[in-house]
Amino acid sequence: MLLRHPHNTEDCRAVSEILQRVGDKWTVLVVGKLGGGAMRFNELRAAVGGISQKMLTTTLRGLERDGFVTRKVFPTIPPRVDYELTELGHELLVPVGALGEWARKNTERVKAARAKFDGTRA
Amino acid sequence: MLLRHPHNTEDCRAVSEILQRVGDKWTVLVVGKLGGGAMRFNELRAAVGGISQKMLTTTLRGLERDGFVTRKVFPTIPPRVDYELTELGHELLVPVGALGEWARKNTERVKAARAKFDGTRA
DNA sequence: CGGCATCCGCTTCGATACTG
DNA sequence: CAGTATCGAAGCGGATGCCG
Repeated sequence: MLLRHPHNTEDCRAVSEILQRVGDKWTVLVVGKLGGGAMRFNELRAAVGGISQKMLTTTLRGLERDGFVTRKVFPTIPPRVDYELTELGHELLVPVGALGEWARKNTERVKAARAKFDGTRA
Repeated sequence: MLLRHPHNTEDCRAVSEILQRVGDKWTVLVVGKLGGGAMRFNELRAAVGGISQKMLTTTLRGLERDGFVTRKVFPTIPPRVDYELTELGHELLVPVGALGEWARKNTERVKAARAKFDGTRA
């Protein structure tokens, strides 16, 4: 074998689970935006763009549960809630960022492959 | 800013798309198994374990379309079909493997965070 | 052996309306 | 401002049966 990839069952299952966790429609967008520092709910909503309140709430609750973000409530009127990446959240951003860079570099190759595939069976 | 993460909108969208593509239930498992070399349909099915015919077909078609795997048909009786990772597929395995290693190392931290979160609001 | 067609339940996501 | 509650559409994924 020329390239050694960790493709044993155990590892693959771990990847699969984390990818499904992080592979929903909004999670990485939210985590990505929070990478720049703490943000308020609607601030985050505007930054991400196109996300409904429901989905932002759901996404943030999930991230909070898994220990990727912290939620700080200021009991003021009007209320203010700050979300911030935890240490774990920042660490997650490293491999996710690497995957993101790969994605950015190779979107054209994927698009080309798609065009070819769709074309040959048109 | 202490840590420089690429969290601009463009990059995040790219990550999001590729993660949704690869973040379905079976894709990484299949790609992972194919990392060891070409495999036949039912061989792959057995190796992955728990996947239905339909989902394996769907997953493989998607991977083929995006240029991650090749499909080679031997017109014999009974038919034989080999699937193999392309160069692009092997390259994808690198950042995905990194994320996988991260996942393997940090599952305990996530589980602990979950237990704590679920416990405090029981 | 390696599919495709069909049905069907579950989850995901969005839109809308209401609350503290 | 930052949610919660409810509804409905769409898509994913499993089970089954048929085919070349």
